[in-house]
Amino acid sequence: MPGWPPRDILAPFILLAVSLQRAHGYMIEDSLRALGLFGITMSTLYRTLRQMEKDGFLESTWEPGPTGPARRVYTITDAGHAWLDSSAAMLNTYRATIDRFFGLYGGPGDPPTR
Amino acid sequence: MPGWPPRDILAPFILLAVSLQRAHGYMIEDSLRALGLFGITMSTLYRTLRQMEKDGFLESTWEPGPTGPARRVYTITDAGHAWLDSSAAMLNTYRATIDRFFGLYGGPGDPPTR
DNA sequence: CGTTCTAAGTGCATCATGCATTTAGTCCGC
DNA sequence: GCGGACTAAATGCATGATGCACTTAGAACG
Repeated sequence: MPGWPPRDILAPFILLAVSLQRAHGYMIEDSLRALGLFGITMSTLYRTLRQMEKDGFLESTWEPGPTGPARRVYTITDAGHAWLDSSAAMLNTYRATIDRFFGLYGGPGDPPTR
Repeated sequence: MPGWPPRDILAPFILLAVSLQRAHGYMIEDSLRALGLFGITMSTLYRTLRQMEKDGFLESTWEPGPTGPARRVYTITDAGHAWLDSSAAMLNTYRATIDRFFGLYGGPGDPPTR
């Protein structure tokens, strides 16, 4: 599927992952996949991380890795936590919208299992 | 919020709306808002509709309105129904991903009310 | 007629993305 | 110590989606 996932939700998921554990790019990618976000290219991920740092939601430091070159390790900031909270509210309304879809949709295709 | 809603979900919602009732652009816009999709510009809506017609998911005919100029009235096709079904499956995995987010998120911000 | 309203469509600039490529450092074998 | 393989991050370029403003076009109505 092209353009998956929708761009709006990448940043919140990154913030969530980093808030749970400071991490560098590759590790964040793993976290995202564990959360169900596939198809994220590294170029998009790196650019999003740099942007979020510019926005003040993340901070980074260079740290040597056990193998290979140094990694840029990201930490969430206070502003990042605040953004994460408002993103959570956004995702919640988002989910409500999808629920409304299934409230009217009567076809096959994995009806909401609750 | 810029770029809301994510582009992937506009088409499914349009298909759902039209599958419930054949409609023209303005009426579809109303349906979308009723479903919780705000911030859709008419230019995006019209272009998406034309694209979906090219893709064979919708058909259109010109019909005179009770007032004003004729409207292009859209109807869903068989291919459209099939697409709607697979879109529903996609939205379902999408919702599951958001649920996974809230499974790890412990902050404030409207925790899932279930 | 010409003004106003409804409905649809378009031009242009901007932004996000994917793909391929680049930079740069580390590790390892020889 | 040197070349190749690998890890990590970043960038160049082309493409595609979007928003905003503007345009087309017919209908209603005085």
